[in-house]
Amino acid sequence: MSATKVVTRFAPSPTGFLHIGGARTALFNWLFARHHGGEFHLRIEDTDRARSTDAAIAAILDGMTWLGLNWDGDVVYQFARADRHAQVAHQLLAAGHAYRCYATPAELEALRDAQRAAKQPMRYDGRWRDRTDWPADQPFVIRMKAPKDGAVTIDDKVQGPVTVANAELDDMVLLRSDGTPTYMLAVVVDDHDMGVTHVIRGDDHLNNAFRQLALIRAMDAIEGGWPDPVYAHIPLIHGADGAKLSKRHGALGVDAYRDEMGLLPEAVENYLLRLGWGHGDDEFISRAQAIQWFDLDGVGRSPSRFDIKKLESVNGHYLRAADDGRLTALIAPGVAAALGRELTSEDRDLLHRSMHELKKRASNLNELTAGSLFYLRSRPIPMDDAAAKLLASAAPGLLDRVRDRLAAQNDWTVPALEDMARAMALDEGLKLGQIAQPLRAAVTGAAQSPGLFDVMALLGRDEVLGRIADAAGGN
RNA sequence: GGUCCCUUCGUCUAGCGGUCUAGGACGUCGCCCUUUCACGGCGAAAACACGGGUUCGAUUCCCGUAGGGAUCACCA
Repeated sequence: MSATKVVTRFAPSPTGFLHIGGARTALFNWLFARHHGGEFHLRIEDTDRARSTDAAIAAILDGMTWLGLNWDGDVVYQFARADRHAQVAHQLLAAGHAYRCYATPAELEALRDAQRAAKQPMRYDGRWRDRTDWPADQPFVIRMKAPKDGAVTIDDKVQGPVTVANAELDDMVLLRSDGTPTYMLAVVVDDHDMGVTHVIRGDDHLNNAFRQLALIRAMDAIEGGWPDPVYAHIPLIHGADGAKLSKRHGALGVDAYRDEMGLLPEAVENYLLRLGWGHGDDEFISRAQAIQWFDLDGVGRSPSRFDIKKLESVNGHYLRAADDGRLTALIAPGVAAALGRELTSEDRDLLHRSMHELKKRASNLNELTAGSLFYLRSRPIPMDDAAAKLLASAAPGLLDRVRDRLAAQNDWTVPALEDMARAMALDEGLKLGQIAQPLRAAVTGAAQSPGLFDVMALLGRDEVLGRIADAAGGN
């Protein structure tokens, strides 16, 4: 085997956002190329002019960038290569590997109806395959003259050897009657011209591979230099119910994972990597490790289901591991929006310093944002129902006595504050919780929060005393 | 319907003939830690779809059955 450079590609059609399945296909291609020190290209398959949109292209590029799946060279736009595709179609025609077909769409539909009624496989019957009595001035398509006998075996790197009889394949359209190329032609020509050595794509393309291979071999027979690519068809991702992934369960654009669900790109990447691929018992795999370990033989053959719970869990792991400054920057806009004001540098500083404790209590950026608000709210801070109950059931005058002690507190550090609370509990014959919980309610406005003394230390004496006074007064 | 593919705990998976009383993770449940909630720690329940072979021996190999999926356009 010659040491040719590995070239992979991700080739989405811009008819929608970059969904989770596409992102995984892109990731596998990227990883495979990086693992082998090869190239990874991005090609936009926009030959369907009616359904392709610029917004979709932007969303795909944006999603790829967010996930850090950088591509080599320029993005290839398939539509711009239509002339080249047509050129190949005519080469095939001239060499006798393709032919003109004058069958009309209505005619073909009638054929299919008849086949359906007779419970026959619905295939083009090759009615123009050997005719040369071409009508003048009539539109025609160029069809592949595919081999009728024998069988083709693809040694798929994921699925293993797969064989299909040529009799099962009909003569596909290469060039439409308007002269534009079909997908089958375009992929094959583009993959060849881009030097793609490994075609890693969704399982749904496995059947196509046989037709595409016939085309490749025909071109190789004509001019040489068209080697069979290595194929690897990866199983699709299904929804939690086992059915095809729909918008209901996860077939969202990656932008939704970022913007609406508040996920981190490395978490999405790790989750996707482990969906259909494994490396022993390893769960959390860094990008560097993934590049080192990833290979096609680790890819499973069965479809996997999308599990949002596990994704959230993985995200929580990466959230806890993430740098506090980075998380602060990520949630700052959301925090400002929720607060209805710009954040001062003091706000950001407080947010940053609270992050260490905050991130242990969130599994996504939305929760992180929501959990951080109480630090920055202006007095009097809102009180939720559980907090109000805690205050109502506190010992009479407790808050005032806490305030007196805190006002006299010289050492405003976490251990000192805790010692103060413990001493007070001892003096009052109360459990620590009987003091801490009402105090938590007063200081945070909630029954749950990061460690109370951490919060108090961060908030500072004036703010804490003020909040306690607010709560005591309103009680 | 034809063709092709798939089948280990609810889910993602480890396992590539004996190491399996089938391992890990998420989820679930219990306990611990503890000022709350988390985090963390410990533990529990939970799977080789079914039936035949091959073999001294099958979760691992082969064949059926069942179930699931993909695909059959002048869409990609």
